[in-house]
Amino acid sequence: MQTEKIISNIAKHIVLSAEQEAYFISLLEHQEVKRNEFILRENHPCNNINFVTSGLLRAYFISPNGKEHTIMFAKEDWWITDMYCFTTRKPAMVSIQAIEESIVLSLSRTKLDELYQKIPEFNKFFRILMENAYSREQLRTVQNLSFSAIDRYHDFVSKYPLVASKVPLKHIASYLGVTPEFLSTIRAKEK
Amino acid sequence: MQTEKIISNIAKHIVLSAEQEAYFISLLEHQEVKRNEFILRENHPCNNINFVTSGLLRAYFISPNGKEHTIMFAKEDWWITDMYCFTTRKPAMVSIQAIEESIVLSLSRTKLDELYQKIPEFNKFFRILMENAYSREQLRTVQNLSFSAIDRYHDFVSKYPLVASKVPLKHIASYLGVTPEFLSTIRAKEK
DNA sequence: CGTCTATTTGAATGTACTCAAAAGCGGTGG
DNA sequence: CCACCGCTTTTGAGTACATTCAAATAGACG
Repeated sequence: MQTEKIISNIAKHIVLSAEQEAYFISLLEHQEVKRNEFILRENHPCNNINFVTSGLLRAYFISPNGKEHTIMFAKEDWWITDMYCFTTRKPAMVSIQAIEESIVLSLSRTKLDELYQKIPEFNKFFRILMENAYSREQLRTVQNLSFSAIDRYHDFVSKYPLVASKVPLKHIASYLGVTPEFLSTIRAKEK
Repeated sequence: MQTEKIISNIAKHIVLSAEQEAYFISLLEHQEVKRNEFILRENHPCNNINFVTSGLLRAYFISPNGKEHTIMFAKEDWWITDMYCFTTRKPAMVSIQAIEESIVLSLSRTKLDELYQKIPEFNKFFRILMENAYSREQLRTVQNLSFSAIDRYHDFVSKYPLVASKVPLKHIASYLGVTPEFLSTIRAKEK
C-alpha cells in the first residue's frame, strides 16, 4: 500500500510520530478501483471517507426528474465521501464513481471513531479539512448565484485544469448546473 | 452577559468542566446589534466567529453586476461568519447585518487559537460544526441544481419557518437565487 | 473496424429576468 | 391616532437565457 501521499496530506495540518503514522495507516483499507466502478452507490450505507492516492473520481446524484448532477470531483490528494450521510448514518444520496482507474484509501467510520479516541489531534486535522470544504462549497453557492454559465465554466477550468482536461464535458455541465447542449453552444460562441 | 445558550450549544458535542466553561466565556465579546447594523462589512477584515444568542442576522454579498445575494441567515443558537475569510485572513467577501435587534457573542481568531491551545477538545466541537455546515451547504448546492424555484421556496419555508416569517421576501428570493419579482409571481400562481 | 457514447447543431419552448409602475404595508412624526 | 413617507410586494409586457427534443457528426474503446 502506497502511503506517502496520505501521510504528507495529513502533515499539512498536524504532526504525527512515526508510531502514530503506522497506527493510522493500519486503519486504512486499500482499494483499486477500475474505470466506471463505484466506491459508493446511492441508497447504500456510506461507511467510509476516502482519500484518493491516484486517479480521478466523481460524486453525483440523480434528481427526481432523472437527471445527473455532479456534486464534486476528487483527484489525487483529495478526500471524498457523502459527508452528510457519513456523519448521520443515513443512506447515501450520491454515488461515487471512478472516472479513470484509481487507487483509494478508505477509512471507515468505526475506525475513524477509534482514531479520534487514540489520537485526538485528528479532530484538528478534520476540523481544518471541513473548514476548507465548507468555505469552498459556500464560494460555489455564491458563484452559482451570481455568475453566468460561461463565467462558471471558465472559473472551473482555471481552478481545476487537470480535471477539466480529463472528464467528459457533460460531467462539467452537470457540475455547473447546465445541460451539455447548452455548454457546448456557449463554448462555440466564444470562438 | 447571557451565556447559558452558548454553553448548551457547546454541550451538544463536547463536555466541559465548570472551570473550562468559565475560561471559554472569558474569551467572548458581547455585542448588542440594532436592526440594520453590521457586525461584518465586505472588504473589512473578518476577525470573529459569532454565536447568535437572540435575534436574526443575514450574510450577503454584492455581485459584480450590483445585485445582493443572501448566503445565509442566522437565528438564535446559530454560528455565523465568513468562514473562508476568517480562516484565510483575507478581507471579507460578505457583509453580515442584523435583520432585527440581536445579541451576539463574538470569538476572535486570536482568542480561538488560544482556546485550541488550552482546550484542544474545541477542535472536536468545531470539527462537528464544520461537518454539519459543509453537509448543509452541499445539500443546498444539490438542491439549487435540481429543484425549481418554487420547490426551493417551499423547502426553505419548511426548513426555516421562523426565518421565513421574519425576513422580507426579497431576502428569501436572493437566498434562493431568483428575483423578488419572480418569486412573487410564482407564489401568486399557486393559489 | 465497428459500435457505442460524447459532442455539436438547430428549432421550438419554457423559465426567469429587466424595467416600469401600481398597490400594499409599516413605522414615525405631527 | 392618523397621515404620510419610504420600502416591499405585486403585476405586466417585452426580452434573454437556458432547456427539450431530434438528428448529425465526431471520437473512443474493445
